[in-house]
Amino acid sequence: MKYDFSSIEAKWQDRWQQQQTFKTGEESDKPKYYVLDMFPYPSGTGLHVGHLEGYTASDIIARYKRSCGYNVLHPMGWDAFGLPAEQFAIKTGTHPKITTEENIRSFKGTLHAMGFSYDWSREINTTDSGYFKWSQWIFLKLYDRGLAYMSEVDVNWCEELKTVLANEEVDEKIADGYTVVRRPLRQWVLKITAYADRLLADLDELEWPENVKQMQRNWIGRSEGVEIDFELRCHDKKLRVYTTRPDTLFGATYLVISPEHPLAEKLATAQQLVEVKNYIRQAKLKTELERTGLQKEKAGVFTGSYAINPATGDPLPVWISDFVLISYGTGAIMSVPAHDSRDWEFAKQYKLPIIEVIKSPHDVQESVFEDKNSICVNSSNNEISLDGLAFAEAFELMASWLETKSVGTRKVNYKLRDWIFSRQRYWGEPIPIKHYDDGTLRTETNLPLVLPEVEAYHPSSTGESPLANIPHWLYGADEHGKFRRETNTMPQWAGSCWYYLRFIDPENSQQLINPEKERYWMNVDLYIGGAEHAVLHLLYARFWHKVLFDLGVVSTKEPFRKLFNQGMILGEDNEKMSKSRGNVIPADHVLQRYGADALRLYEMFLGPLEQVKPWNTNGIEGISRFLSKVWRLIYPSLEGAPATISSEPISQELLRRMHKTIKKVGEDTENLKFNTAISEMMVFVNELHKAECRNREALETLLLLLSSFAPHITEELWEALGHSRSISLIPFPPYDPELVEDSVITVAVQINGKLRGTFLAPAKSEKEHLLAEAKKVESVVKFLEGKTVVREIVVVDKLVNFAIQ
RNA sequence: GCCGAAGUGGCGGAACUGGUAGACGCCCGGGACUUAAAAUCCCGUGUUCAGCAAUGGACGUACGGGUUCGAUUCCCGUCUUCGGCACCA
Repeated sequence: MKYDFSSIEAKWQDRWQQQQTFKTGEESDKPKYYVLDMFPYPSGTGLHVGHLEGYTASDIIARYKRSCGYNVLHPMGWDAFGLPAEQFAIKTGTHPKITTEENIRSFKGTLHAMGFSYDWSREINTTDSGYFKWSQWIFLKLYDRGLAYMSEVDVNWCEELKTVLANEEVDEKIADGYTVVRRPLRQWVLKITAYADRLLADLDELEWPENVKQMQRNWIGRSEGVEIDFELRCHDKKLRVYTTRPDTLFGATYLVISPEHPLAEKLATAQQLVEVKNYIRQAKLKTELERTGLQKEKAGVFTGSYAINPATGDPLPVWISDFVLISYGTGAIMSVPAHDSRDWEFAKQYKLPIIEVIKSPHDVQESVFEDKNSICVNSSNNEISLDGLAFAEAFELMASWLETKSVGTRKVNYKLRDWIFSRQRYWGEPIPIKHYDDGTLRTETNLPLVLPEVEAYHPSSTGESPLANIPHWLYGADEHGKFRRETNTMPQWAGSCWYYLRFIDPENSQQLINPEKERYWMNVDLYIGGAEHAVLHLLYARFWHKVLFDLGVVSTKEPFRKLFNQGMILGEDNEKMSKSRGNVIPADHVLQRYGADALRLYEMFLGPLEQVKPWNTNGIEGISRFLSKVWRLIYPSLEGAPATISSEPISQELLRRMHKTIKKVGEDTENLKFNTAISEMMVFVNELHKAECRNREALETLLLLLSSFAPHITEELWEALGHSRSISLIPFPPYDPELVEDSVITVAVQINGKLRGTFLAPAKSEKEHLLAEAKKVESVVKFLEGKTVVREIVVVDKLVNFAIQ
């Protein structure tokens, strides 16, 4: 019989659905395993082979863990609020809901055709009111705890588009000819900074890729330093700066403040005032990018004022420059040009003094010396001396001295900023807040607050979302008076911040999640997705999770115990797949031509899961051949019934190979090394063919090993072998530890580390025996003739090495 | 600039804890079956030198050193590629 993948795959997909093979049992005494994909935004372009890589991996793990006796939760859903559907609506008037539904249907069709073993009864959609009711509920909890607040925030405002843009969008829009200005707008902000320390500390216990943890650490950007108050010479105010290098205070030769600093203009002397005002005005016009991007040279302006260095008593000129950010620290810095490259550059530019206070191997007038691993010099006054101290001691001593003099305080700072949470958009979760005429805010008690139908999806002219154009939705009154609803919606991140919880209890209308179910299923044991979410999504989700933990809604500190980033699959041209390059490989094309089993196997065979690798359509032919080979083991001829399967014992050699394969496939699957697991199965299949093996145990073992990878063909062949129970329900086979070891070993013989011959020896032979045998090997003898053996190294079951002369 | 990951045949990649480099697959070449083709099967396939040949030698894991009986693996230095951050004081 011929291997007809399309009818076989359809047959089993239908059967799994009918028999609910992969429905997750609610009550179970089995250990649980929760394997989760980063759920997709259902776009209109459909899924390509790259999207399916992570899903295939997680499905193999889900199936494998089931076969190892776990109660597995493996769900899927849709992160369906978002811009593309709304942009499409603006253009065509089609309601985003319609577009979204169509796209979901297409995505789901492809995922179904891949034979993924999701429990579809738990499917969730972030745009369902039954779901976003709880997104809104979480928002209100944040609000109640003071973690959501309104604030004037500088945003990227595009006048032509009447909307706020994300930082990432700014470049693109400017290139398109739009103007983007920085403008303060009242925005909802979430106080993620209140959790900075916990978000940082708890990273340590996570089984995540080191680079992702590092990226989050950098993003949070914790630093320990000191805030120092500098007295001003002709001014009664003090100027507070933040520094992480109090040990270099003796080397501070000037101060710099940000143009937005409240004292910037006040410090300008009459003589400098015009210049200062000009500078501040120009800085305002610059975009964030112009200011923080790669700058050729540092520019600034002198205020004319001086501050006093508390360590030396020297007057320090106060400058203004836009390389100092108002949003970090105090918006003012002390400059130590000898030991900071930015300060050095600035000092050279404006001929400011450079004083060495950390012992440097070269002249600091010539170039900067930033190394912390040196000792302090030129750092003493009547009360304190740092000279000879290393960084840590000098830091401590100076910080303490400043504290006792009441001119400084130790301070921890973070790069992490609070999270701007509102969007001027229609297609998102409405923020359930009412603004009353008297200026008070009250929460919406009747959740979910759903989106009204609108005529047009354009943002309103005031910089508000289209919701501001719907009077009947917008205005209302209750016992507290007349109110206007919040018109901002939540960003797309909101829905994905907690969806992994809802899969555990998707239908619950009373609670976000049932606590008992939560305790059973959390954490997520394995979370697979792209590295592009290394910071934002994963940080936001961790933040919400910690808030939910504090609320007692969840029992774990962290949501995702183990994280795995699959590498991107590039197009055949080695470039990132994109419509514009025309190198996209649509999943449906490959499915049609080769089938789901071949596609699944090939996705995993391409290379290590975490690695970026190019797609190569030729390569999938090899996988197709492999599957036909497997098929022909059971159906050797094109016509008729399966081959006669015997229970005759198979050769020792094949039996050992079988047990080795079981071991390797099991271990590699545990470690997500699917490429080598597959190659091991190929080796096994090649040997079964060579031996024309028809042994039942061998063939059934092969099918069981392969079934997590290629579920359809293995179900079909399993049935052909006379089984009525789905192979998905059969346990993973055990291996015999004795049979995975070879009984006869090929021992290598080396002369000075170079291979000169081999011989066969029983496993675990005596060293003397191996040595004697090695000396008899013909190809070795001639190398040893007339030479003195200085040393003989014998590694049992491996090699013999003669060091000669 | 800083942080992180990685450099192995024509290509994707494999190699346990320092122990026979190139598993498995693709491509390519040769052969079998066939009227022919497809499919399938078998053989070969790192580079280079010697030989009619069987075969044998040298070189070879980005580059340069080092440790070791022995290094893709460990150490030092250099280069390149990819990802992230980008004046955070």
